[in-house]
Amino acid sequence: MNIEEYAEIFKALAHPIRLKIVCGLLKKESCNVNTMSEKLGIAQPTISQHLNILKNAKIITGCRNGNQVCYKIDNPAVRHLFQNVDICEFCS
Amino acid sequence: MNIEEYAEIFKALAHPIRLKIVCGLLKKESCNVNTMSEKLGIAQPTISQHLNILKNAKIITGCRNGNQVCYKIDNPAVRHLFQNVDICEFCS
DNA sequence: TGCTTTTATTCGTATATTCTAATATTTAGA
DNA sequence: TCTAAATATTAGAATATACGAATAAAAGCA
Repeated sequence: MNIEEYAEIFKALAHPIRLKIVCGLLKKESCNVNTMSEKLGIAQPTISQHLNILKNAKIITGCRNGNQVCYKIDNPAVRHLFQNVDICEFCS
Repeated sequence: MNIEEYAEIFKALAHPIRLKIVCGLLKKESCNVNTMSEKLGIAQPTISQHLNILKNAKIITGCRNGNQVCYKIDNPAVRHLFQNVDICEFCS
């Protein structure tokens, strides 16, 4: 991990919707698109677009489960980064 | 600190130059503009612009010392965030 | 096959960011 | 006051990002 790669990660995290997705996944371990869309009250295509950004930043990975796709955090550096952050207070 | 405020912090950190500045300040405690400019090999106005972004994000503060202005990290959340990150490896 | 659900992609437009170059401001000292 | 050093600000062009609407693709099931 060099500094440019870290900057890319921060860029991916630099949006309230994406931060909510990441915080949710840090807490819940995995989630499908529709559930995120409903829980966050944000249109599904918008969620998919943000998921794609997080995927390109190598923060999350998704795996298809029949009809739906489950996403999870798949990045040790990101877990490490949030290790000492109070996620409960964080996700309001 | 709510999620929007955290997103603002990540946005400010989402640039290699600003990340280098922040990492440097985490290690050195404080630094003036010209020194940063020389050490990073980046034009002074560019450094000032990025310092301004970090200042607006309430990550750093500067205090004038005669001719020059010394900047330092002035944000507990940011220190906390980088607490477990290996800064030495980080700043290469 | 047709229909439904779930997810992904595309297209425009609006907005924001970044970079370079030029210039302004502030302070110290001769 | 004049000059130099350090820092800040501005403007404009290029690029990137965000958002909503429409649509496409993938999978399950009757």
